[in-house]
Amino acid sequence: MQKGRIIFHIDMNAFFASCEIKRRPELKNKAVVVARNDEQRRAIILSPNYIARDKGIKTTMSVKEAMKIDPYIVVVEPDHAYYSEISKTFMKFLYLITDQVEQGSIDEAYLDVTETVKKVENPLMLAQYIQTTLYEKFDLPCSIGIGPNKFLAKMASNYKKPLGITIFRKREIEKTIWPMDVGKMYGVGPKTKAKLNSIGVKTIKDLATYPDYNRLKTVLGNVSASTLYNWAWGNDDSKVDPNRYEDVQSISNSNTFMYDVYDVRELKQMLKVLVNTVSDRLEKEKMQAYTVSLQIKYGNFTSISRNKTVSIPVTETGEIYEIVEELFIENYDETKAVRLLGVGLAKLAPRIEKEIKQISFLDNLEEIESETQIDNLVKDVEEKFGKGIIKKGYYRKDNVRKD
DNA sequence: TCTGGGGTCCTAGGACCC
DNA sequence: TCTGGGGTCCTAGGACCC
Repeated sequence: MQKGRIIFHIDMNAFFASCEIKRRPELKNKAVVVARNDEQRRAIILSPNYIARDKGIKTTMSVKEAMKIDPYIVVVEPDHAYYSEISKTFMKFLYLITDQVEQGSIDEAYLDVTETVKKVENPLMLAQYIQTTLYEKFDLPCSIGIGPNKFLAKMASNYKKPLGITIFRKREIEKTIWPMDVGKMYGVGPKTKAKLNSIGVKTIKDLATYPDYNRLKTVLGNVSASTLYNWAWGNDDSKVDPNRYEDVQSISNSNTFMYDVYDVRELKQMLKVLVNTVSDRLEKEKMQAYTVSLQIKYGNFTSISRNKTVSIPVTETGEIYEIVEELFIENYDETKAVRLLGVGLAKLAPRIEKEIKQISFLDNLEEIESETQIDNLVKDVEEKFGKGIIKKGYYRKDNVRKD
């Protein structure tokens, strides 16, 4: 009864650069790169257009390096808010094709068009229509991969860029993906490629036909071994999930300094800025967070991350900063220069707007601001009235979780 | 490869409970 | 007092993707 699915993977080509050219058509025939243009040359290229790519300029290359290849490249500052708007617009267009759209990132989406293609002559025509419309009406070039599942569709969209349309059928994997270097496989990065190479796996076929699955499990871990092995056979059951992208799991913000920094005041100043950013995002998302994290990357590129999970979720800038500062003081090594600071929020839950007052004798205590103060109060009350009187995570001045 | 910033998911070890 | 095993949560770090 279960018939095969038809999945499209739509992948914008050089998305940021294409967005810039969309609003400045005079750049169309020039080599354009989107990069933060800081003097300290710590900036890297986020998106080169195809003219720049043809010259050998790549994503993550430093601007300085790119300038060596072509001193006349046009460097455009990134404008994420604008890209985000464009993204929303073309996602809306894709929703006209089917409501089974899973956004993968700002510039890509999976479409389950199994039902939609019944209304057209064939999937290829539908893909051509989408590609042409995005190019002609939105000025956005894209590649489209067609397959029986997300993995093969993804591999197919990657096969020909820009403006490709590629079909990877399951019965043709021996001809299509098996000859590929295993490093070309989605989910296999440099580390995993090295591990696989070390046990003699060079191509995707080598992975699919590897004689000792237990060996794969010890080398890759249970989950990765199973996922990658199945993918190598062109199998992927995962559904196109329209909500996946909306369900944000974490919020973070980090910044690399122009120069490495020793000055604690400057570091704390930066922490305040970062906390402000994540706290605004948290507010916008109408969420609260149970875990707050701090990342410190030192000048020598060693990096630590520390986090704290609280029983009462945080919402306010002040509370977040307090935890961040505590983590910072406990873990900062002042003998080392700091290259980057980052702040993150995780274990998010929807905010509960309504205040529920539970414990009357705490009502008149207006000055409660910090988690520590509350913890101390809880201790106080427990000493007086015995343990168990206050349910953990129950009470909060401005925000009460009910569980 | 003197190497950004925003994310996701997985793993291993420890604490704690039953 | 010593003992085992399973489950869950937390933490730190790693790998990957765009």
